[in-house]
Amino acid sequence: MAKLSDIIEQFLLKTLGDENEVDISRNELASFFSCAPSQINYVLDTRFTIDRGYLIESQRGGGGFVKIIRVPFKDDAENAIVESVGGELSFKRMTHMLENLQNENLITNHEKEILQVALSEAALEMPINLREAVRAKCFKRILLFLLKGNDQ
Amino acid sequence: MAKLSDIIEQFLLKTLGDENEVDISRNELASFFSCAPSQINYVLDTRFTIDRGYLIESQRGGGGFVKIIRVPFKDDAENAIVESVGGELSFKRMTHMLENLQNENLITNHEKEILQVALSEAALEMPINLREAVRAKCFKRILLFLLKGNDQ
DNA sequence: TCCTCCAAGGTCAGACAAAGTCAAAACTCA
DNA sequence: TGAGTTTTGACTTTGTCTGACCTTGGAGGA
Repeated sequence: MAKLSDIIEQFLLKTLGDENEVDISRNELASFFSCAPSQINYVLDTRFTIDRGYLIESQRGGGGFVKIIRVPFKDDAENAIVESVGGELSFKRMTHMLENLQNENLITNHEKEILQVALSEAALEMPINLREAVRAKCFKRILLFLLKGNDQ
Repeated sequence: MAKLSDIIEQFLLKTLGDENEVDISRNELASFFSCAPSQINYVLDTRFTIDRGYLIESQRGGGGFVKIIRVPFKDDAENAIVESVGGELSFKRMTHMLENLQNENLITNHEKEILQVALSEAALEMPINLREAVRAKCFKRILLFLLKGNDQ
């Protein structure tokens, strides 16, 4: 017997179709499948994760919604690049990587400057090992975004 | 179901058009949209905030009015704007401010997205009060840079 | 002049209407 | 049988909308 979560996943994929995003109502969906609303969250949390290429946005309150967004994948070699950042990242190394990105035309000079400011030593004012860990995390997210190829 | 607040927001934005300010009558507007007058205040309070680049002025009594003023970002209130970030900054508030910066053509859509990713909840994975403090610091640096070209 | 009334707009708490969280119970499968 | 996965439901948080009551300012009359 197929699991409900899988059925709901298939349903959502089908609903997505060729579109890159879709709006659903958590409660309606739950009632359609006669399950607890939190089951929908479970499906979203386990099947529509960032590493499978999905983002979830939502709003609570009256007229609330849940939006599933598909972020087009590019290559897998790029995961290696993201991983190469490691757990800590110095300002100098980040600058090198930003320059590389600029040479590859993945970012503009202005974007490079903004990011240098945003993740500068001064902006991340905290103990150094912590600082470099935070910088690494932020930078990985940026890389993921830039490399994931939704080139608008 | 489209939310009334969103509809009223759109209406007001359209009424503003290219102008930098517009006068409305709270009661007339409420009656036009068949809603409680306080709904107008709700829209004003949640959508036309300083974070998004608006100021509200009003006067009570006979001949009273409500004025929506769009404040050009670059004017001279730079310090006030940077200060308005405060010691902590939620993702949502940052998003509003980024949208405002984009409207003022101080950043592009791509730059906005990069910064949203860089300073997302996921990127700043740490206790929430710490996270919002870090975000505030980074964002202030960005603002300073964008507004003054000050990149120290 | 001053006072009173009326015509604005303001505030706030509460009713709803969503979605989120978390942990316990139930289930699966090696 | 035990670890991992799924399902459920009680409780929380957030966003929207309304209505009762409050405050302010101006106009006009005594």
